[in-house]
Amino acid sequence: MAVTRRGMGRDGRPTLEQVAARAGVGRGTVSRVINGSPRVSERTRAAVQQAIADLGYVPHRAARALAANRSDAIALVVPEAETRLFAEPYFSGIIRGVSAELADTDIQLLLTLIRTPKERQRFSQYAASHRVDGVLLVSVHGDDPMPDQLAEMGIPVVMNGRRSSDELVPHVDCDNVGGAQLAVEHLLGRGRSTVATITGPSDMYVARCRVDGYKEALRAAGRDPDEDLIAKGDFSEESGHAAMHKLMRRRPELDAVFCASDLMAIGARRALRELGRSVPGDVALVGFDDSSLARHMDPALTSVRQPMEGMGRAMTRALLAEIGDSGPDRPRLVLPTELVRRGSS
Amino acid sequence: MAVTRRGMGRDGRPTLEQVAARAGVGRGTVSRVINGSPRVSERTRAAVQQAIADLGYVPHRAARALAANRSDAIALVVPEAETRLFAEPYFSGIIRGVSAELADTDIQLLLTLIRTPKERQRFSQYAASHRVDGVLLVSVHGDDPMPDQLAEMGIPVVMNGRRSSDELVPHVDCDNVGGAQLAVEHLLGRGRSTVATITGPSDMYVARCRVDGYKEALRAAGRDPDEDLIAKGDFSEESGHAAMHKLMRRRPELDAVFCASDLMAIGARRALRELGRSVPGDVALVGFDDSSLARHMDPALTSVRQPMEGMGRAMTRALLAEIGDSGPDRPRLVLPTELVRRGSS
DNA sequence: ATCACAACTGGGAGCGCTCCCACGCGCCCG
DNA sequence: CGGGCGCGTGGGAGCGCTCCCAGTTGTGAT
Repeated sequence: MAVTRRGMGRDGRPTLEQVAARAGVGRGTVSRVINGSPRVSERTRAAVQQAIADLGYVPHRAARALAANRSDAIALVVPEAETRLFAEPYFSGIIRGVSAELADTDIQLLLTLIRTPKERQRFSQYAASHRVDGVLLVSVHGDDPMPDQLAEMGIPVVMNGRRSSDELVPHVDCDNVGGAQLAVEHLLGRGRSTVATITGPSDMYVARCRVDGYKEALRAAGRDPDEDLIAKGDFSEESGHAAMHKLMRRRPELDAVFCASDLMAIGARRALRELGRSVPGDVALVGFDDSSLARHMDPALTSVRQPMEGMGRAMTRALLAEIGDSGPDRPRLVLPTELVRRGSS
Repeated sequence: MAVTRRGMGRDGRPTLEQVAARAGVGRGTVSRVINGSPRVSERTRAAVQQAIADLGYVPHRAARALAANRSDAIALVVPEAETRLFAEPYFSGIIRGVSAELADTDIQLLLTLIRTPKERQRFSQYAASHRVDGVLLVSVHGDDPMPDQLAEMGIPVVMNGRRSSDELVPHVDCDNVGGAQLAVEHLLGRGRSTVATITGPSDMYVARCRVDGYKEALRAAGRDPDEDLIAKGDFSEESGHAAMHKLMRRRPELDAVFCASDLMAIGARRALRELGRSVPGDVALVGFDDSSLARHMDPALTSVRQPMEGMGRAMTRALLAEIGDSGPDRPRLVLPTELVRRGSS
């Protein structure tokens, strides 16, 4: 049996011990240098850093995690349905933001797709045993208890979006009300007189916000929202299609529709085509999400853009802050949305 | 200072020790049960499992990783550009497949986006120190040395796609040649006589395969590939647009185009519209990827579908196998592609 | 010159687990 | 009826790190 080099780790990689030996210092000192403790003289620090460089030392995560009782990893939890429905730009945008923010922290990103209640359960347990330092939650429904569970267990959590207006769990959201207002104001500004809306599922706060923004904008323009002009969808293309048909039956004179998702706008567009209505000639259309689909529609769809990457970044920053201080401040950020004008309106 | 309950972990969660005490056995035995060793009597196993359930014991990952010198985590490495260009269905499809395959293994998925050469470098080092059990590589370019580096270091790797026809690193690919053939045969079968193609960048093997399939199908139909009918793109919409214009200048009589990506097909479509050519009337169009964009084009785009989720699953299975036996068999899978016929052809 | 105190530093203890050696027991063979 | 064998089992050692306490040095005040 070969004798491993003194101080070498099992896998032949240098350990703290070895770095210490090479730098002519003790283990503790090397640890201090690595963790950026100020209580190390400049001389020593330099020597240690040199030794680290010479040896190509990389700290062993697991050992660190065990000793320090932290994992240097955060989980991004995504309901699987999300990766289908909002695949782009939602999902990848968030990931990009999170990943960018993590880039120089050497914290790892764990991706967890949740398919079933069982997996959900399993994840809670997992998180509960401090196997991650914090959790990023995406697309949480109004009745989801997980955020509270985690928060109660003392696990840092940041959600994307809120479940209600008085959301207690720290979160980063975008200004859905404002985005909807922007859309409707724009429609009104282009001289449209009868603006309808196709909404998302009413059990989702985000959907309710967009309706609120719609109504708000109408009121601000001195018009009363008309329930006949509000049709319910579920963010899917099919629901947009059905809702559009319903709207045209109820109010054939409408000349503009604000759809709470691009996908629904696509469905609506199809319905309009079936009815022989032109876009934007007869009916102007505005969507929400600014997905790549919007850009490629014919005519291209005016849409409200959410700063997905920015939200990912903000969530991550908030989570890291929470992990760091464990202070009592629960960040609640609302990022602005933006209207991207294209041919459909 | 409060006395922690005997055997309890720092964070108040039960440890192996505690489970052992409750089951009236030794630590080793509990470990054996958890790791499914056969050398435990049925009686003992039951008792231990009972104790685990009672206590709600969850093994501590870091401790495990440290002691066993494995991490129970695999990394999925994605060049960031990928999340933009092929956001959907490529990226999310792979993730879904990987995640599904990992669901009942309690192996974690680490997502690593690589933006810069520096980050690339950093990841190599990271992987080198056995901080992950294996690596899944996505969208590797022809000149990328990382796969070989990792493989040489003895780190299990599986790539999606190949860098060349004699790729040595284990990989899972889809049948790009076959897919292209399918597309061209289909076009020919619909009576098109002059079939052009818009290719991807020639430094990518996947792009070359698609050209090969194109040529192959033509030859099989008794026609000689004509270089004037082959225009180079880079998978982007803009390049498709430019290439289409070039093709029409060179060969105004062409009546079908096979595009090596949906994005390029969209660009081509736009060019055709600018030139007053109808689709599929004047020119039939086929894309590659079957992205959601294809479904929503007008007319909807016929496209070659790659089994993204299946590839994700296959890659994961291959990687787990490699990690498990570390046998010398280097899996090389090629999954079939499928033509999805829509209005554009 | 002496003492107090701060600034650094070394290294023991221990995180929760796996690995493996050694031990006890029952059984079969000679 | 004794020795051997193998199955189950207990528990020591140790993974590579952080934490922290005790030491060692250097500095300024007395």
